[in-house]
Amino acid sequence: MNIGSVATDTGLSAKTIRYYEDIGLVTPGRSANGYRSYTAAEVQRLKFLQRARALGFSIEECRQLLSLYEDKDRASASVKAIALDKISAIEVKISELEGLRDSLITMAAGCSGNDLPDCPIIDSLARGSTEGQT
Amino acid sequence: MNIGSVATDTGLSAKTIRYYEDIGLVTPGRSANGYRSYTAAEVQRLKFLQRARALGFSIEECRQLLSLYEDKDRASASVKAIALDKISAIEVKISELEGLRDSLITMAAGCSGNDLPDCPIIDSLARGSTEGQT
DNA sequence: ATTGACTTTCCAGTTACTGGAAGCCATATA
DNA sequence: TATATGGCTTCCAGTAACTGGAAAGTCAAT
Repeated sequence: MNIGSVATDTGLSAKTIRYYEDIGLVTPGRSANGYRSYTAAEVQRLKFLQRARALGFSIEECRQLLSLYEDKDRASASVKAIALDKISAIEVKISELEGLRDSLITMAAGCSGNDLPDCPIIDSLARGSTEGQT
Repeated sequence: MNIGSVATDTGLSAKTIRYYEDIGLVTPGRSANGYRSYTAAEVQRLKFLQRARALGFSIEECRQLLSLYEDKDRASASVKAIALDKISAIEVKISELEGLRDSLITMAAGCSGNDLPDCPIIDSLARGSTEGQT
């Protein structure tokens, strides 16, 4: 299977698939004309990568997951540990973003949003507070 | 004021402050010895940047905010628009992360996490589903 | 004179791709 | 047969926002 069809099948771009080859994730053979030629197993690996990336796993985490995926004797605990770590990291990130959002909402709520220059958002950025000014 | 003291004052690293100069955000003069020399206004700009960055504004958004900050006649509406856009973008990001987290939680919940090779997390990555397998 | 802290510039690396150029390959049509 | 189109190849560069490190100049104190 050529790279274009693989791209369609996996939902990855051809560029991305070549990139994954560069970093050693999936290394297909070549046809007589020099084109990359993917086996069903390689396409499967790429689909696995696409899903894991979409779930927010980093490339390095994907590399680990792939090796666990192909190791039929690994413990499920080693996979679960990676997933739980990722869940915690995502929850930290969500909290941070909620904090940012709330600060911005507080600032925006104090701002009339009219054509006057008076703006509590700028004021709090300048003064270093999220509270309304006095 | 030399770059080291400015770094301490603003909470930015010296590296970052030089980087902000490279991209034209704050361009200090130089002392006779060639060291960067920051005025109070420049330090203030850097503090403004530090806060805006910490709130998740991109460098380009910071550039806009800085120019609004220094334009005493701008309408508060133009600042508020940027803040509201940012709030929306953050909320989109939060929703995405919540979706990822929930998928991962679903997958992890089905995984016994023992030393057996059977692992629903790997299975769903391989099969492309977030549901438990049949 | 020497030590140590601070500063300078410059180059490279990070993450995970994406865009673009130049050129070969394959197929279909005129 | 010529050519047009589209897919494929490699390689180089750029993205965002820094960070790390090397080599060398400067300053203050001992």
